[in-house]
Amino acid sequence: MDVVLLTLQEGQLQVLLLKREREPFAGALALPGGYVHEQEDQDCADAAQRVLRDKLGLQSPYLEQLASFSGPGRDPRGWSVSVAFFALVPALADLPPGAQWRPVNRLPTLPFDHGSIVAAALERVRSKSQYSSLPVHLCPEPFTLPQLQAVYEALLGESINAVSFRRKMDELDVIEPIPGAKSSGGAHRPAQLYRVRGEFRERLRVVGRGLKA
Amino acid sequence: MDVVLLTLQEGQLQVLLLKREREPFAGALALPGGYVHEQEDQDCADAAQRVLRDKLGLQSPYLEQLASFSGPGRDPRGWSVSVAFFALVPALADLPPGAQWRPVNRLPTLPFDHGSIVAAALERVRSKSQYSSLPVHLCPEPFTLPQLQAVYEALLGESINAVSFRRKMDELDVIEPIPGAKSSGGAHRPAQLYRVRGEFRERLRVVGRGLKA
DNA sequence: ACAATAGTGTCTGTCAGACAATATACA
DNA sequence: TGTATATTGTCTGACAGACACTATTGT
Repeated sequence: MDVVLLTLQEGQLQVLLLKREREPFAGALALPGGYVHEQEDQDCADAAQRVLRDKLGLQSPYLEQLASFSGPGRDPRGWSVSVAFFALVPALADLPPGAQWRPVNRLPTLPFDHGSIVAAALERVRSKSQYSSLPVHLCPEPFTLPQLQAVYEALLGESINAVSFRRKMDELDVIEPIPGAKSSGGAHRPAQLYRVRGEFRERLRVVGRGLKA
Repeated sequence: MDVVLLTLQEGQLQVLLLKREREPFAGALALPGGYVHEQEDQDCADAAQRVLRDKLGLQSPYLEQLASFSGPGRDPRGWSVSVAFFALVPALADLPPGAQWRPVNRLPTLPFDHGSIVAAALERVRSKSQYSSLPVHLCPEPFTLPQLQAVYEALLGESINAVSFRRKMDELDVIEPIPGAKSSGGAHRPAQLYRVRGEFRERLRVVGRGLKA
């Protein structure tokens, strides 16, 4: 079981890597992962949350199964299967020792088939960003619509029409304005602050027609 | 490892069930499945193809990983994980003894969590039918455009505008007309016969904007 | 010629994107 | 009041769906 934990920092999508303590590949940076504990875990998703909690001290409201990776070559110890998940979190304050964020477009060569797993996660996340509310899970609350739009743009790698973006967010109906709360600071009109509606903290909503074709 | 093998018969989506020979649930109808053979199988998809070949004597050009299912309750023998796949084939001539097609909307209660696995497969197939070439794998070649449209309509459960359908197939560019080949038989204009273009036998193509929103 | 289905041309409503106008903060 | 960004209003082009027309077979 492996987890691709993603966040957005400095306008860049970043993946969390952990220095491995045991062989094989001790000392190398790799995805957080572990084995299922049959006594504790109700399923593999449970195991993924447990790994995030134990190794990083965090819970991820949004966790989605990515795919399973299997074969004789992925682990030097022999034939293996791993169920991979991905999780999205807002930028974190501090990380435990041995953990670090790495921008996804400048990753070191990863052990096992973790490179392929990250690639699959990126493809899934970018694809779903086109037609779902998935990116809201990367945005620290409360957030403004322009901030959220910047998150979408970072993921999609292209600029989005602001009018279309507002219409789409309205249609998705996943975020709600916080009554009376406005951003402040700049020498300009403040923006309405929003939060994710409770029922979509752990789920997402899709629309038929996405932001881009 | 379990496989949801789907076909279209009598305008109905059907799933292949196999009478189990061993415990648990010996005698019950269940999805074809089996364990990975580490010597033979390069990965779980390989194992799925091997099961289809050994138990049903067929190869499925299109096979897609669905998801993994895990937990303590899915198998009476204890905690287990299964990587599920789904495959699409045109209607088959004959089945080995113990195997039968069952319409997906009138399934018996299935052992293990095979009911959930089938449900997940149906959701995936129906969803992808909206915006991809996936349904062509259910159509026996050669086929006419009206025949293919009927397959899409059976999957989506609603009628499709014929003009839009032609435009969409043209855009997908996954099928090609067979030069000089026309359907025959009816007392009406014959239809152009098509086949799947070689490079899309095992893959599919998606479009941004689907057939329905 | 008629019946029946295949395939095409064209119009129209809908919706994403462009552009412009308005709103509201701080300096 | 000026500047900068937020937010809204309106127009326009592209495209899915509707409809009507043409094409081609067997009877």
